[in-house]
Amino acid sequence: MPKLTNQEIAGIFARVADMLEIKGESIHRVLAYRRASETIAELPRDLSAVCEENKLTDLPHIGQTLAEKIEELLTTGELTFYKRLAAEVPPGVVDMLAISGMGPKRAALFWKELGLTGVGELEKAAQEGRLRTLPGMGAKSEAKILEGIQALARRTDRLPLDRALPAAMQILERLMMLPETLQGDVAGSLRRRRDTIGDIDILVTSQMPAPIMEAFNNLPEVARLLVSGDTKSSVELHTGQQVDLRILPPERYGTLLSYFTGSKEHNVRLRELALKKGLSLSENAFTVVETAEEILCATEEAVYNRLGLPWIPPELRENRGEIEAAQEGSLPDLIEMGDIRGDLQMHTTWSDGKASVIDMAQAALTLGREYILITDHSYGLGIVQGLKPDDIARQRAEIDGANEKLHGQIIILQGIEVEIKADGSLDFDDDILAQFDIVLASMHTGLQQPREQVTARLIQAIRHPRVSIIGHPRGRLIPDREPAALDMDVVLSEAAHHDVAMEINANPRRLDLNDHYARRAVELGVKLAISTDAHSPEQLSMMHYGVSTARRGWIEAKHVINTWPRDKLLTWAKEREI
DNA sequence: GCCGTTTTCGGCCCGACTGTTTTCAGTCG
Repeated sequence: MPKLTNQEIAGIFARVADMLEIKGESIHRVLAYRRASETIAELPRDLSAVCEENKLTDLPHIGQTLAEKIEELLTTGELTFYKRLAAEVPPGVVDMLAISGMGPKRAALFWKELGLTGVGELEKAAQEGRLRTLPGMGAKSEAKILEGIQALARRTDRLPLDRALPAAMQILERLMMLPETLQGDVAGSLRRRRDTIGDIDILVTSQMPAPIMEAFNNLPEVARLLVSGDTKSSVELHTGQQVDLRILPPERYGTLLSYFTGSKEHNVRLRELALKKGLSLSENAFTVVETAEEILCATEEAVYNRLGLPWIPPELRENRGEIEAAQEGSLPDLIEMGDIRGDLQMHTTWSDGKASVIDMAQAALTLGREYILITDHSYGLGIVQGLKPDDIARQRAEIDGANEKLHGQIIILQGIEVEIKADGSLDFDDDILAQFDIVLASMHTGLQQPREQVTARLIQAIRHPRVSIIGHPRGRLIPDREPAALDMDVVLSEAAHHDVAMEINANPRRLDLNDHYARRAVELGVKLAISTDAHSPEQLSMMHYGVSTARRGWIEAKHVINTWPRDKLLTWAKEREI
């Protein structure tokens, strides 16, 4: 029997939390399960490995009770406690929680008073006007729930960064043009640069919020108004995306920005710190608990300083140790765009790229790169026209010519994205690979292989003496394709041992490694490369997505090989060949 | 159910908005 994955166990705990909440259990017990679920979902290692080491209770929000439940799940694949709850609370009632406007209280009410046990039955009851007969319910609430059910049917999943960011910036820019607007930012998970975005949060300061609210609610992108008050408005765009706007006067901007940048877990920690200093923290201000006197913060620095902390970069605000690091003065010196000297994966017309070598080089030059590595596909990847062995010398000649034309303003290196075949062997022989300056190896097919097989396959590539970098190691695509079932701790340990760099692919549909595994990689001593994998000159500017992902993984410039000068990079690639 | 510079018990974040209320409960972020 295959062991349950972290995601499956996290899902079970999240569902337990929902069921307990519907039952009316203590909210703190509910939150305990929910927090444990988040811990497990975010864990960059296999829970079974942690379990074998007997270290489950070392994990945040996992105590003795939950550790035993995890052990039961890992050994038997089932959880008695879960089965007992599921027999009590019908699964369809839990599903009702996904409906906007529905919470545990209402789900329990409809279930117990009307006997409704699923979203379908709920919809029918709402259409028949039966919900409004219940205490605390009315025609409007009923209509809202009906609307929520319809919204659920057309719900859009979380947006990839490259769709959310331009959409948010366009709205922000319109609001910034209004004379009443003083400052503005995109906040929320977008400011933290998570790999996918749920709702878009936009913050603005003004002394006259009403005209800004009005303009926002009437933007052409807006399909319907969800909520509108004095300081807050929520709308749904035609794309189905929800956008929230908050407006406060500028003297309160620090607390507002900090609050709505989140994450929720980071905010909880900040509030706890505030309470220890006798302060209550909200989006509006600090409030002295004893006197009710307000302390306003116009900047985020002021908020953090009031708590005795240095400012914490938004990408770190996930409650993954950043508060403790800030207290100790040991926050990482995060990598920045300015640290990036080169780009180590891109494609040209020699394979499936849209532009020539020199066009890519010139575009990279305008972005300030000092060197680039051209990494066309090897021909074995059937779906694209790849580089054949007898193309290599001709491509080298073209690269030499382009280097000459560019007079050393930027240096073009010849690399290859060699295919890791299903059996773990490479598409090119050693003597062919020896012709390239740096070899990048990637998997594009057979990503659904069983865990043991795909892990062994990637390890075989890592052990290959000519391979310096592994491209997009897990092979995920946002939002369509799940990553390969790799045992990443084994893979990363092997990469550390053989000094092979792992890529953070900066394409916003990949971001692979992601933040968790990038951090784990560096913990294990693995070097990283951040590359755009550009297939056109425009895509070379996607580098910032990769840098943001690295920052979320606590990565510093010293961990990333394309922050090095070219000579150091080439020496490393040469020396690590056996 | 977790957690601890309030440490083995007693806490556990806070405010806006909406609808159904006449002072508040539920949901959301």
